[in-house]
Amino acid sequence: MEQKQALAAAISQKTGMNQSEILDWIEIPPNPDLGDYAFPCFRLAKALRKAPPVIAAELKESVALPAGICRAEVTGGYLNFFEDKSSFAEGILNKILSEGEKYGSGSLGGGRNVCIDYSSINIAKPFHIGHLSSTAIGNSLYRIYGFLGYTPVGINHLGDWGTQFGKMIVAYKMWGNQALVEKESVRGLVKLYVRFHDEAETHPELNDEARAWFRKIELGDPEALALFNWFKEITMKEVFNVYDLLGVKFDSYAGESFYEDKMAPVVEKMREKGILKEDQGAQIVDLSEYDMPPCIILRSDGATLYATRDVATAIYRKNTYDFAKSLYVVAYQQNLHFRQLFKVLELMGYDWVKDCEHVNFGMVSMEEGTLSTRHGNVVYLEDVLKAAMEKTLEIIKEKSPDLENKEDAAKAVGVGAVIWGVLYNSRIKDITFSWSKALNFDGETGPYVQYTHARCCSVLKKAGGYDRSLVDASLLTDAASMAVIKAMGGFPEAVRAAAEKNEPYLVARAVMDVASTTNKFYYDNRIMDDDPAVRSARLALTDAARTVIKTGLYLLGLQAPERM
RNA sequence: GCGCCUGUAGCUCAGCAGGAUAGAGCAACGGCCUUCUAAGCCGUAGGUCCAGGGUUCGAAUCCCUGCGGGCGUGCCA
Repeated sequence: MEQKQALAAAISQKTGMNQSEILDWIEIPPNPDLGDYAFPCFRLAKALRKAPPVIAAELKESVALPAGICRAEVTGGYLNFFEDKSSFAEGILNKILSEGEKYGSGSLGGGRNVCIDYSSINIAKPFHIGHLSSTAIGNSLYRIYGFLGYTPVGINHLGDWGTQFGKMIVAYKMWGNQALVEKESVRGLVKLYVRFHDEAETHPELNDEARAWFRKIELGDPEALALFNWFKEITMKEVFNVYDLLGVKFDSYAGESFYEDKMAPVVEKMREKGILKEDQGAQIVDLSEYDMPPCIILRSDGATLYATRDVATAIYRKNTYDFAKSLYVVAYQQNLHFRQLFKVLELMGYDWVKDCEHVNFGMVSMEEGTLSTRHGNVVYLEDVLKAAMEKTLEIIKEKSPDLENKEDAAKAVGVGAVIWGVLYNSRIKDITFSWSKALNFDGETGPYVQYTHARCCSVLKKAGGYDRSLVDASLLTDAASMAVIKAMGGFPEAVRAAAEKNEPYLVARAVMDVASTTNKFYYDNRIMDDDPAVRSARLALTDAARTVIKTGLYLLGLQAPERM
């Protein structure tokens, strides 16, 4: 990075062009044989009235090479610069070995809060694979922001309010019983929910009963409240098992019910601002001049809606956490909703709405079609994680029969495979869930990266340490070693970009780059070389790779077992 | 209908603030374990970058049009 700056300065001096513009032009050649940095001369051709190769040749003669750049070469219209390999390798290696697992971290955040709304499960509904994206992306962002010096606030905005709880009570009272629900837990509740919808098809009066029961919850009727809280308890207990498996934590579980008494003042404020108006009996904020349908704040029967609650939630979060950023990790299905929400906040005069962002992601479906609780077309996340762990355990038994605590490793790797699957691609891509893909551990997968880490650990352990003062980076200038060094050198920038774009996959790709180059290095070079100097240098590189991979896995929410 | 997103190898995807022969993985085929974990490494094969225009010295990348797919489109969340 600094070298790029220095190069830009040197070129700018000779061409008289703006230095930051030159910096923009400098690129990394597609092939390391061509050089480490390239300056394309095409754009200068018009102004200088010369052919690009001629310009490149002239620059080659006149530009003073900054420290660390050992030579320049003309290839076509490009002037390519070559880095001094050993000083480059030494720089990266020293930085990683001295910073350890802090390598790539920063103080960008200055301790400021970042609210991250993710996972946000519904009570009495299955915790299924459709919730994995939000959970995994949010958790990763939580760690990435923390790593960059922010104080992340993880919020699980529980779906714990609404007429569906009236339906649950009706269904429970008609067809359920305590023993059954305790035995079958959420799945038992879901069965009741599905049955309710089936029966309501032919007996619509059930819906009236459901509304009446929900009304009782609102009014604090003891029986209704007791059942409601019980459903919530059962769900949370089961959901915590999954969060434990995933290694996911939250700082707040303030959900829909929490905001029930916080909406009235917000509606009042909208009225004061004069942005609320009646339309077809409902209270709306007209957004037609922003090319959006109106945002409905109060239904014609006076009830609040999703949007009402989200406005109140956003304001509450600002007042409570004074966030520097407030992220909503929610599927792109709700794009319009968030555009409306942010616009309403803006119209209310909250300038901090600029710090709110909808971190959207693609839909999860199954090969058979859309996920649907009501039609029983669901795959429970817990089942996927368990299957992954079981398969992993089988592989470990086969490949590492001596390994102690096989279950721990199986958990780390099995769960890691599932999480990796949703974090390796950009958020916006839709995902069609398939068991064979979820349970594939070959190639660009979490287990591959974890495996690389375990191999590094294993070699370092066998070596029993190395003397850092003996490390001579000039022994690491072969192509395979340099590829690892370069990959590791790019890691910090990838972390920053991931935060800036709220895209964990950028970290995943960077870690994969380190892992795959490390595997190649491992194959090409015998680390435990007879020559002590060579051995130390390679052990240092292995140590650095191990460190960066571990950090990368952590930032994605994966464990880095030392053996597997 | 309108709006947003998306279309790159058989499949899943990188690459898209324009640049040098379009990259990975999976699947297929062929090699490599008496050397540090073969969940690995190497090789072969596989592409009109949806189509057509335009801008540019240069377009997978930017603009326009069309086509395919997804999502959304006022009282669910």
